[in-house]
Amino acid sequence: MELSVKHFTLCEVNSMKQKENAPTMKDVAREASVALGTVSKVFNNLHVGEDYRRRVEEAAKRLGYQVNSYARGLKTNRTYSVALILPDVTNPFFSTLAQGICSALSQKGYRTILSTTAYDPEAEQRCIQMVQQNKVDGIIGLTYNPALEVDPQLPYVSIDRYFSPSVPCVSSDNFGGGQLAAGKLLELGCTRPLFLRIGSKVPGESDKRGDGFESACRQRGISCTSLRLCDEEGYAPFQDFLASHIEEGRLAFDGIFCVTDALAVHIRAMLCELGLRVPEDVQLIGFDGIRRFAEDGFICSTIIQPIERIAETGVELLLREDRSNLPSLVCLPVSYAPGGTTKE
Amino acid sequence: MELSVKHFTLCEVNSMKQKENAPTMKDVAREASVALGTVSKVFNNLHVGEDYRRRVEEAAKRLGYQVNSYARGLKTNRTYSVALILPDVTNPFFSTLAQGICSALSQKGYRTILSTTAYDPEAEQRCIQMVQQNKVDGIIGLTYNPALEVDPQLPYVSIDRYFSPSVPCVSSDNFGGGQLAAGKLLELGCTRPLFLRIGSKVPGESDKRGDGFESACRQRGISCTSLRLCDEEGYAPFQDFLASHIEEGRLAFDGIFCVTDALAVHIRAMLCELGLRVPEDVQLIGFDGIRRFAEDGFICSTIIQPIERIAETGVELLLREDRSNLPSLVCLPVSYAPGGTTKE
DNA sequence: CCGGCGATATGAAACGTTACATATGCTATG
DNA sequence: CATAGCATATGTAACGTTTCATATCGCCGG
Repeated sequence: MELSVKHFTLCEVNSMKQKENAPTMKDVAREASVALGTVSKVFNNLHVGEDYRRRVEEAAKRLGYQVNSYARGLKTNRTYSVALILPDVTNPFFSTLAQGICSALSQKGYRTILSTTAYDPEAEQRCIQMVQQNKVDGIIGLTYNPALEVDPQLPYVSIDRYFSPSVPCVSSDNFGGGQLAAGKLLELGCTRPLFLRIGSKVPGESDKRGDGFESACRQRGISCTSLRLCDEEGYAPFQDFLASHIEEGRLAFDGIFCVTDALAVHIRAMLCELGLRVPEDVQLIGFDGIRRFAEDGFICSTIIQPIERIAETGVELLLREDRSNLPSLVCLPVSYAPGGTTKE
Repeated sequence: MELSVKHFTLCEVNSMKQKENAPTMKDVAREASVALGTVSKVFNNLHVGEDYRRRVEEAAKRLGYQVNSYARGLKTNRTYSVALILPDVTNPFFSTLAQGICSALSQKGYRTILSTTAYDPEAEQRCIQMVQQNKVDGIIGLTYNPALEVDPQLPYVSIDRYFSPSVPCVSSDNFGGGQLAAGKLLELGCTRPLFLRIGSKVPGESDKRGDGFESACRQRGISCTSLRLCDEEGYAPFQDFLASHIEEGRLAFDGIFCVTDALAVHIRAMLCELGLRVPEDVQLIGFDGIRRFAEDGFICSTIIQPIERIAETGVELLLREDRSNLPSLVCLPVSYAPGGTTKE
């Protein structure tokens, strides 16, 4: 009886796909003339006599044996897989996050089950349902549904969205980032600041960027204008707003803080069309600082979110052994990076 | 004995995380006064008397029962999960692909296990190893390692990279896209075309873009220049090349085809710095046409890859029941979209 | 009224592991 | 030398499903 599973490189043609079952521990045990339990120990790195271990390892290699995670998971109730629930990996912020989380998890020996929800609260619930059936060891979610039902025994870490003290949330310091942007702009000589926002209808952590900005302006006795739009409205209102605030070729604002870099780039283009120079006439700061953006030639002065650290922190929190004293909110520090749309 | 598992919304504080085991089919069977096998049938939509079905369903709801995918997977050898192996989800092309594949899979009831390899051939092999242990039902891979060893019984679909006739590959028509770009440029009056490429050291499908471009030029009796760089060299050589080909304020080329949109945007910026106008002095066509790019204000004339269709096709091929007559290569048609860097 | 048939429910075996209680072989001790 | 004690291997019983052979039931024809 030949149980060995041959592997082929992708380049080799293999017409003969005969259906031989994958070898099991039982097969390895027989091949190595050893008890089943011993084989198990070897693959769990438990103490086993040196000669036994060698015999088992050789037999396993000969047969091409691989542990069956499903059998193991059934028995141990640990699957070494965690669910990552995101609205949309297409968004550079989310995809950078996904990258970080996925690799942090894999480094710790965990698999990532990716689900995307398209911002749909019901899809979010369906994802939760699905991954719970799939016995994941934990969930990292960037979700919006405030009524999400989750097995309370299952570790859950929320990114960028605070739910309750018992659900750890990690985000960057959005309020602080807003303050930082205001500070920079004023420091660089701006006296008529403007905050521009576009985003989801449901309020989220990123709203605090504007709050921080306004607060910092107020604190310095400077009044600040804000225009906050929802996705549905599109960019057009910004264009109108800017156009209507030009008098004698001069914009009513000389420093603009945009809620994201993507918005900043759009605004920059609008300003350009309106005959305004950046940063001479108007200075512009965005928010995100996604590396990929910059690599793709997409640069503006910005408040950098530490996405990698958010990812790492989320994973660390999720996998922490001692789950008794988890922080309910971890706010990671942001930083300023000039990118040509400010006078440094 | 209370077996019911209560779920909580994320917003509810739940201090009492008492450790009650999740209910099993056995519990449901007992609760419904029905045999184990009957419960199984209900959850597999097999024929069961109407009253029995109702009793089981009610009992299950009462207990909050959920199928344990691991036990099921162990028994059936089908896990309804597939592995998606990508170099890096941060790249907009890959993330759009991931989005499409993930949602196509979830629509068909499959989970996506995401692994990223950072273009490392050894990491690729480790991923394969890992997902095979995890008993996925198939693999969709965008990998570079030509010596990847894979269980030949496991369905594998390669994206954008051809390995052998027995491994289905789906990609967009890169050669045709190159031809299309050449045709457009020449049609729009260009007479001195240039092809610019930067990318991985290992050759891939996307090299055919340049081949198609050159071929189409040659076919029309027009000679074409090419500069092909590797990632390691960075963008600087392009800058030097362009600068050295300006004579009396006039560039030696009047139409440039870039291997990606990202490159096109960089080149555009360089041309701008060199005092050349786009599209008046030089016309520029990129390749990819990623929607997200455009949304982020990142626009150039381009050859659009049908990423969604690539994703759908890949999933369809992977999940196809009849695996006897799989195509070895599916080339999806690309299209041209003006974006301001050409005279339409 | 009985035997047989079709339909449907039942319960045990198996899937490939882990974990635990037991067996085995040694060494050290009185 | 007998044996307690230790270390290590063994084998079996779960884990929660599916599947299949068997049991049960109701119905119809003779």
